[in-house]
Amino acid sequence: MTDVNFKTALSAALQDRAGALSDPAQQPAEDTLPYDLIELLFFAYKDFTGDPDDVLAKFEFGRAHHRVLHFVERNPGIMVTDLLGILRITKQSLGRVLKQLVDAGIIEQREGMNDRRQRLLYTTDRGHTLAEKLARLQQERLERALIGLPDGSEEIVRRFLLQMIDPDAHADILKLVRSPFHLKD
Amino acid sequence: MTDVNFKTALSAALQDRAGALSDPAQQPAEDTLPYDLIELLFFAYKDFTGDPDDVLAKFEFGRAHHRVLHFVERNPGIMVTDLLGILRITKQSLGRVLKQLVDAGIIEQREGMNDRRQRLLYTTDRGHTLAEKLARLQQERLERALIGLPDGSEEIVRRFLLQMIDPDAHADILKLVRSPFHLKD
DNA sequence: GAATTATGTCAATATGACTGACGTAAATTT
DNA sequence: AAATTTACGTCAGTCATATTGACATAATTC
Repeated sequence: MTDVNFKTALSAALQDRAGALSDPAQQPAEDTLPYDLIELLFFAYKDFTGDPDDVLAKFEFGRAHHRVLHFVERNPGIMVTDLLGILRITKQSLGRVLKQLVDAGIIEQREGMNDRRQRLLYTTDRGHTLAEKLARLQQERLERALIGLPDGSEEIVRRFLLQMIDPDAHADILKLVRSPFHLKD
Repeated sequence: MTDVNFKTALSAALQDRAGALSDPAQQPAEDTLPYDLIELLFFAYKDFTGDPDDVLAKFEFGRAHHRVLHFVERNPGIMVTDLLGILRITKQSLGRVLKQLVDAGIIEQREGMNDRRQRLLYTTDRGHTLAEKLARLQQERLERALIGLPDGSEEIVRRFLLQMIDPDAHADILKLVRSPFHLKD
């Protein structure tokens, strides 16, 4: 770990500041908006991406590689252009990451049958194995997060997440995620 | 926008690939794990952080500035060390961002009353206004995401997000977020 | 034949993170 | 009073991931 240990340093600090925090003059001016969901989402997403990050670090890959691998695994034969559209990054950014994945034998490129300009992307066996491992880590965290919640909670979370996304992107994303559940708009 | 327009390019591409996708040979090997929550969370978080990013860009600030501003706004008088513990970044990373925020008159530092080594952090009036604006954007998105969901959904989402976080960080984070709702472990 | 599309590549730049070392002042412990 | 710890800052170098803009090539489509 670094020079600061989150769990100990923060809890100690908050203990120390317990007096200050209960002093109204030290409180935030107003709590009109519930801030807690913002912060919970921040910390939840950090841990959610943290699991794969640890595995990827062993391969000297980063989060950018994970995103590419994930969407290629999920959309075998996807074109480079489509991947750019999904990830909304530039060709240059994708190019570097993709080259490293191809060089490492994680992703392979095949010429399009109908259109020979295309470099259709597929995971190799190794890539498939890695992608599954990473997805499983994240899915297990999601499953743990749903434990103890009432029946129907998974569906509520699913609809909540969809509605967090800009509405005009819903149609595209619903096609992309191909949810096995009924996610009507 | 860049050279690729997400909404048009992706939908067109998926249209083109409709045939390929309905061909079983082109499908991912197996869909044992539901991947959809993983992807929905990815896209949801991107849009969630996108709103503040747009505002911050006008100030030539980035997401790192937002995180610092947010937690200072929420914890007036916080010490640098505590902020490092929350954000889990190094002093160097925080130092640069914090200096820019102080120079821009968004955050001010005051010497600790009891401990003169401390540089306690507060938002200025400008900083407070900016922090509220950014929080409001995110809160409005959260509220839109909860529209139409059954009663109790907000509480389910809250518990879901908490349970997404590593359990051994729950205690610290619960103190930090100070949820107005009952978030028992 | 011209225009468009799919892809790749070059050069330059920015942000946000890192490690590791060192320094200073203030507070705390012995 | 001296030693240690804490809070904070800073220097120097590095890395990963992204950006913009221009240009090149081959293949397809109009």
